[in-house]
Amino acid sequence: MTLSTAFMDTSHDHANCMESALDRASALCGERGVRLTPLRRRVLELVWVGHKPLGAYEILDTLKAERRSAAPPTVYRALDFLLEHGLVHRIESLNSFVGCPDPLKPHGGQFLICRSCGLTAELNDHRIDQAIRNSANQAGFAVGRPMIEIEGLCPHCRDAGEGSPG
Amino acid sequence: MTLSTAFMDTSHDHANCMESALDRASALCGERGVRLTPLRRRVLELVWVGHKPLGAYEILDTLKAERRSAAPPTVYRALDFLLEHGLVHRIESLNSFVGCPDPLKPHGGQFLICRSCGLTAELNDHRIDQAIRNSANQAGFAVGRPMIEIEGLCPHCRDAGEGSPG
DNA sequence: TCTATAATGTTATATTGTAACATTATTAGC
DNA sequence: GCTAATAATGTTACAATATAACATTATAGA
Repeated sequence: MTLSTAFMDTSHDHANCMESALDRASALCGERGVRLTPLRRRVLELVWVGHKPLGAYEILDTLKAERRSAAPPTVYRALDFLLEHGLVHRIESLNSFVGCPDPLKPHGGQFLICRSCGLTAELNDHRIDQAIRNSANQAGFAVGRPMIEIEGLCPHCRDAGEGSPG
Repeated sequence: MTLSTAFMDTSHDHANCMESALDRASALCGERGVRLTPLRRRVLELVWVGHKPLGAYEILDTLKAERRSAAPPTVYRALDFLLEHGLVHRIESLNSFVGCPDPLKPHGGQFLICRSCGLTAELNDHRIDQAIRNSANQAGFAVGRPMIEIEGLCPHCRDAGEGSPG
């Protein structure tokens, strides 16, 4: 299991994690001929400040301190761009946004979301995807974008006894 | 595959489907010693008018024509009660609510949502659940409530050629 | 440089959801 | 039936999330 797809331990080098995410984003935009403008880059950076999904208005609050012109459309347009290029995911159950560690191939999200600390990890487990496709096919349903958000407790909070899982 | 868990064909007797859902709700509330008041029953009924998730304010618009006192809290409180007892599910990706065909045992939702017609079917496939638990366990994550919302095309819209699935 | 397009600025508003407190209805004990 | 406690609903106001519409500025290509 790679660093980017599981819950990190205390040795996680987040500065490096974030920088490499920004580098990947920059490279991806270059290849696609689209512009990772300073504003878009900054929003992506803010999303990557933690592995916890961030709300649009939380991003906005930070941006406002840096650009007096920042307003809701500022943030939502940047997020739209980042979503369109797979650089961030939207966590529907939290109305929040989180950086995607693997933006190259489009994928619906599979997220483990800690209800205690908010830490979120992205899975990309083919077996889950396959189970979903099998079941959907049986119902005659053509699968587009599967969205999986699993609320629960991350290893740290589970061990700290932060309540029962269900 | 039972009537309640898959996409219905044209022979689907919806009047009966809805009535039996209300009967099950009534029985469940009786057993639990909680009150399915006229208001709550009416909201549940409205949710069951179709197999398409309904927004709180859509419900409110209908209610307003019947009770001049209807306001957002009227609807949200009724929905909270229905959610608490598993009688409806919330579709996070649509900010909408849909009736649960099987409220007796608590379960996270597995939904197939047609992006063309809005029709939604609930799955409860143990294999999907198992795949998720396996993957989450590997990450040391204690699964609480898995939420699965699969956007795509229902059999009818797929056959009518309502666009590519992904 | 000029022009077309893309990106951002700006104002206003739509949509979804809650807080807080008042009133009414129901239940349980007497 | 009366009364107190609780549950449910009414009511007003507002918070949180998201978008529409149009103006301005920046960038890229001819």
